[in-house]
Amino acid sequence: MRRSSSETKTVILAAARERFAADGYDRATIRAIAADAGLDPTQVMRCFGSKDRLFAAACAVDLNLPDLLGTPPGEIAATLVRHFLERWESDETLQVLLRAGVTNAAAAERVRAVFATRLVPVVATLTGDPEGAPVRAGLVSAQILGMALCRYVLAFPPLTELTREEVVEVIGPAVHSYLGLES
Amino acid sequence: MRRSSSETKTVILAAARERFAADGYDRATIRAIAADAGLDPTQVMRCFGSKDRLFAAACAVDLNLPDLLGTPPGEIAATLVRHFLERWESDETLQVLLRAGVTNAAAAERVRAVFATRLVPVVATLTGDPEGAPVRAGLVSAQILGMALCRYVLAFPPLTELTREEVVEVIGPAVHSYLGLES
DNA sequence: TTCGTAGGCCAACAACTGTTGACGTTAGAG
DNA sequence: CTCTAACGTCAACAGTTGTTGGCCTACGAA
Repeated sequence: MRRSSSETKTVILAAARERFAADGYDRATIRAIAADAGLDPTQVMRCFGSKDRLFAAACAVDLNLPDLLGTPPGEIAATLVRHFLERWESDETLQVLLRAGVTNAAAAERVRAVFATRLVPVVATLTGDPEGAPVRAGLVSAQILGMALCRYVLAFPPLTELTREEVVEVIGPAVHSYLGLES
Repeated sequence: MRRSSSETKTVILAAARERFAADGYDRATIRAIAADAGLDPTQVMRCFGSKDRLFAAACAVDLNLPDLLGTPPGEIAATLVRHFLERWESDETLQVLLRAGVTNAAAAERVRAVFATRLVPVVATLTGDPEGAPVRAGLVSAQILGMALCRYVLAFPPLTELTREEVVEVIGPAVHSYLGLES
């Protein structure tokens, strides 16, 4: 069988995300990724150069935050939480970042970068409080990532059994208060 | 040099906890642990049988929750958060559990077990609501572990700069509301 | 003193890792 | 058609991993 280079890259990336998300950086081997993609480990090396660069490519992610400025203040927190949960479940990139970020320095740095360049600015404009925005964004992250950790990664039974919307209802108020919005 | 068997075990365990806490399960090699302990990898094997059993021993932990029943309801959440932060910083066992629990199935199971057998019962007696206790305990865990993740593991700058007591003040209210206590 | 048990160390194994080089094959440009 | 660049595959490398067996040595009981 024969594919174009970009097709092969796409296939490899999909397999890599799956493996990195399921096993973390160390246990996800190039051989396993290649096997999942149905080709030779050499192809993976030729397309991405090294495991580190493949991982970097698998992490290339944009939070794609929804337009929060247009939503009423009372619904911002819920919208934020809902968006995060949907993003987590629809695509493996966030799982990759969290699973690998715990043991891999590069992944941790990437999480910090996404946090600092995407979330903090949004919080700053939302609250109109640029000074307090980093801490507020940090608290929001701690709440949301903590839920992801316990619900998806550690799989605490009572949390996995909640529906997505129940999660939104239950941690939304805390996120709302961390954002410090009126009304 | 010559030591008693139990002394050697203690030395190895200390080195193992440090390595597992810093590097996670996979990157923490028996050779590195042995080197830190100042002896041969073979000794580690003879004392603990295998890496898995060494890890299990390094995870043997009790939350040692403080006596929450005696504290006034308004201070329970703060006491809980404070206790967790102190425990995290004083001893590496919790770091081991979180760092390894993300990629190691056995560690994740252990975290779930600690959660189910230690935290849930306490929450149940505190709230007098055995039915809702698992979810409440799950939410408390998500909040506290999320803070540990972002502050200690991912090292979000705005969160690492907070003092321990500031963290208590700032996430205490959310924990309090998750516990659903009166007053 | 003698002797056996047990701690300590060395060398080595088999398995697996990321990575490299070479060779065959096929599609598309000229 | 011809030629070339890129895909695909095989074999192998050097390094690291957990794990094992054997040998030396020191301590305590006899």
